[in-house]
Amino acid sequence: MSTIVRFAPSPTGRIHIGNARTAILNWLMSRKEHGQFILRYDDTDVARSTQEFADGIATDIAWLGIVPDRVEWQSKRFGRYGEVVADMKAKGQLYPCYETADELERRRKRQEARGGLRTYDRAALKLTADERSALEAQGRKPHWRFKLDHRVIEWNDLIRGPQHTDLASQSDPVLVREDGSYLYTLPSVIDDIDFSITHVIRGEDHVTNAGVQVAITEALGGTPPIYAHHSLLVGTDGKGLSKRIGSLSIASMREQGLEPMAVVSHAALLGTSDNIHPCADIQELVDGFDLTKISRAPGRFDEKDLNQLNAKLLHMLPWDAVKHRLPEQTEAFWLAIRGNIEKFSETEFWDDVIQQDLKIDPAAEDVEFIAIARAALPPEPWDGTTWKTWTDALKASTDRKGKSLFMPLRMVLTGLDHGPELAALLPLIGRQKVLDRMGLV
RNA sequence: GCGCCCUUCGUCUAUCGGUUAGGACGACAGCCUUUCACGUUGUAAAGACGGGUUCGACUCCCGUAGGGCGCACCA
Repeated sequence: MSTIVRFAPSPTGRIHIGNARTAILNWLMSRKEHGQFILRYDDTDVARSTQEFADGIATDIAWLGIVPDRVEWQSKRFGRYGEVVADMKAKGQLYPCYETADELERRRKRQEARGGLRTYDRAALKLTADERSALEAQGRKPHWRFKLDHRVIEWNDLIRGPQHTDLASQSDPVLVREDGSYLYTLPSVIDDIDFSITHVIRGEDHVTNAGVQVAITEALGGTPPIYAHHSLLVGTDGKGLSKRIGSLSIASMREQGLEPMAVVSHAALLGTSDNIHPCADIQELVDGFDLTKISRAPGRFDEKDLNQLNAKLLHMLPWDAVKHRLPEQTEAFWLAIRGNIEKFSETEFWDDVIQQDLKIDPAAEDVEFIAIARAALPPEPWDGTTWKTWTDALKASTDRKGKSLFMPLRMVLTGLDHGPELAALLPLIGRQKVLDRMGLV
């Protein structure tokens, strides 16, 4: 049986680095096992789900290089869920409850105050047929709960090892709302069965759900998938990531000009026993992918680390990997400036430095020196040795050396006191521009 | 409150009872570059705390502290 995984966001917001990590882990798993990756929109909450968010999520994961083999929408499968619900009702697996959300809330508060369990007390199970029709006569509509067998569910989690949850400690999950709409749990289980999902890789906020989902899966005659629950990411303050989205969203990372492979590398390697390093090619991550390398402890996500990884990735990218993004440029340009950039967009800055019509007046004490240097400029053609030829000559003909020799040249040639090696920059600027920048003698 | 999980250099981690506790990122320093950066070489840097078990605990057990997650008619 081939591996089929799914990434199941609900389109009620954009994804951030934490969600993206889940998506990436699933993606790597599917590529490693030559299986399928299904993007499933969990949009059962029609009120909060929007097409815009769904499109945004598609854009985000596409930017990360994830290409779903299949896309599904739960909102298009309500008919199927209705069939299953009817069947479950017929089998007595579901029972109607008439408490309002407020009543349940108050009940929980009371239970909490007493320090006891907060689970649903199954009061509705004791309702007689007469009591039920009396409630319905008042206009009350039931919501439906799944009656949990009070047994212990055990499974082997690929990341956390042997797990068990005692269903007796859980409330019977509400599967169908009062208005007839479905809660996440049931559609998720039905889809996992219908789409033959083999592995469910998701955040550890779902571990308790797994026990209930196994129970429902079995009630529906299905085989539960293999689960792998990874720890969640926390911020530099050690607090959960979920609260603040902002700069942690994938959209903002794209806007900041980060390389998608830097984000993917960081998300895939953070919290694993592999060293965090930039991978230019997804295949390297696919080959090294192994769920057992993932730590159970929460991983700290630091934007600073991501930015550094981004710079490191850029520094190692060969010309072939970027030339399509720099159609007007040459390999010499890329090799000269790549070590000086942290974001790809900075290539424009260095291109300006090379191309601009610049005229920087040298400092008073350097005027004479610049004039001498201009006159000593070697003839073209220029190459990587021209800078040395030129400055060697100047060293011999003037009393300047070291910083006092090259800094006036750098300043007048680039207008900056820092930047790529002049040996590499000089041929890119070209003799005519160099003469122009050094002024007319 | 109850339940599950976690805790080794600043960060991500290796170690599966006996190690000079290893690596990577970062930091710092040297070299290179007649600058910065890149690159390169090197240095500093860790077992949360308290009890056990054991000839011997980072490693096993218990407790404490700290952190994450869960306990919805959210997903």
